[in-house]
Amino acid sequence: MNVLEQTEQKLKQEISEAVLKSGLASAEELPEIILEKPKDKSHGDFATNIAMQLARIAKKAPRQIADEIVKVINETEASIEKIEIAGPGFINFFMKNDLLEQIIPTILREQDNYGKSDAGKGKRIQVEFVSVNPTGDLHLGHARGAAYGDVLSSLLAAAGYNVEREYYINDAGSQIDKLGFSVEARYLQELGEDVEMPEDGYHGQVIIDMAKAIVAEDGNKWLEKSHEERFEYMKEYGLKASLRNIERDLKDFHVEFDNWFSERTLYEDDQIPNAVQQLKESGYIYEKDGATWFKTTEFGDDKDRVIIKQDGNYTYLTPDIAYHKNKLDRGFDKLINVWGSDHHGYVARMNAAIQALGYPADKLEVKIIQMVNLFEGGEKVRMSKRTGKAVSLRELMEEVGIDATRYFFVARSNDSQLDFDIDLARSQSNENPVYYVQYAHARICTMLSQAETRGFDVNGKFDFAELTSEKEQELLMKIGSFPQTVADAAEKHAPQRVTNYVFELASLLHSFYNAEKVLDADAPERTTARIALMKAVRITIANALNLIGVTAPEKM
RNA sequence: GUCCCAAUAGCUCAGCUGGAUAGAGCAACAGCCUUCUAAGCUGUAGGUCGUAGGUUCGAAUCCUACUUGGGACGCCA
Repeated sequence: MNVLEQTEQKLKQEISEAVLKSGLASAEELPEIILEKPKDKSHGDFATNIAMQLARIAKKAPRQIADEIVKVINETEASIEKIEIAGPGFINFFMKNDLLEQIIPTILREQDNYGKSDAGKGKRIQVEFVSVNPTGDLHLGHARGAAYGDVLSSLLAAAGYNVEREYYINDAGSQIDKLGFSVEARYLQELGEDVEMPEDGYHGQVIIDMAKAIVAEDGNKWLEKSHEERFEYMKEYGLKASLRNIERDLKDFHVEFDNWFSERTLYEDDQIPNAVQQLKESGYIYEKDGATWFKTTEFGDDKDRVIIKQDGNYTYLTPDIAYHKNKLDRGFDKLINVWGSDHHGYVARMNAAIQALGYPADKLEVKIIQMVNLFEGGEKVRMSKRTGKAVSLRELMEEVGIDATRYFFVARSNDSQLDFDIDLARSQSNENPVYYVQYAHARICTMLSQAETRGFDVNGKFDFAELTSEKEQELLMKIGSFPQTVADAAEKHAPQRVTNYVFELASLLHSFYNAEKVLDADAPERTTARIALMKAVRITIANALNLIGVTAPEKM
């Protein structure tokens, strides 16, 4: 637990005791004490609305209640400097300054670990994301999900959860057969055969590249084989090549998985029929029109869903149910799926499956990633200029860079559509929030290296009392709240809170930088203290950027 | 028709568990480099929080209806 949290805990406790002591409410009636950090500094460091909340219980005016609480509160215990009652009945607390004193030493001690907490208590969470069909490569739509899933995982890990990142490979369905036919057609075309590309095949350039690679390796070897043999080889080749592409693109985007789960393994030991059997035993299965149905309406879905078609094949849903059963059987405390918005209609039936398998509905949480619209030169970019197809993750990385891409993707709530301005992401100016934040980090690094070359005491004991200016106090409060920000962002699955936070911290740093001089030979004591502050701010910015997978450059 | 998401300054967006005078950046206007990086800072101006009800001491925030934009509604995957 960090310094600010301890302070809050203590204060909350003293407020509760004061309420009980004044007889305003009994222990059972006592509402949860809510502390907030007022925006306006004249409202103190913390404020509580407890007096308003107690108005009905105590049947007294809020201001009078506040008065009675303030009279009996133990100011020394909670390190309170001053208390004021304001507005409709807010109690404002001004804390003793020395509480901030621990912040810098804590950060300097924890270094890379600063910001982590044990809020998640080691609970096992699995985050499944991207999971694109291995039939081509990753495009824009997948990139946002990749950034979101990866950062969410990092946040959960930092907040003390035991996190596993998983990619589900759809390598068993009919889409893989389609891939096989597509590669085969391109292969035969490469060899000059008069073959039509199937209408519903995959037309991307990657497929042609695969065909060319096969020709380069094997020449016309597969021309002579039977169609079955050739198709089988083409399918497997396409699958492996697609996966290689996807894995490479993701790795370059700094996204790595703990586990790549193959759909095929579900077929190997009857996991799908077993899952269906379990649903049947629970009474959620019936036969109609020659098909097998799953009663998802029992759990709030619009209509029941077919899981075994008239022709005896499974629908898309069936192996997915088995997959989720497999995940649940692995003992995770919680499953998170990151899906594109075009799959949201699928959420209800998956939730139904979870419950029908005997698990509580909140065991699985599906995060829907809304669409991304690309803009360049003020115009909406519909297709890639290079390929005429959807813009790929790789193109985006090459066009705007990894840092900016990742930052922009997680800077917005997953529930909101995202307008991605390529010009802005690429611009090296103050308009670009990524550069703004990175520049703050680089600025500090410059100061610190200058401090060393100019012979200032960079590791000395510093006197906290030297840090008295308003901007220094604001910086201290801000860096002190970082662990709480990380925990909140993890809890709410809201990476954008981290980008907001680090942007605000950078802003405070720039403001401080322009107002005060850090390295001042005429004031060595103050300089030592400010160097310590700068180190702490640098660590906090670097850790925040690291969480969202953005680099923290030392020079720009 | 049903379901999901969104709607806040001219533009792009924050706004935490309902809290005090709704905040940034860009664009506009006025300033700041002899000084640790001006990729920066300071100030001015800009708002019926989509509309209408409701809950509450208090609503941008919660509830209901509606409007607009986007998406989804297959024995496809």
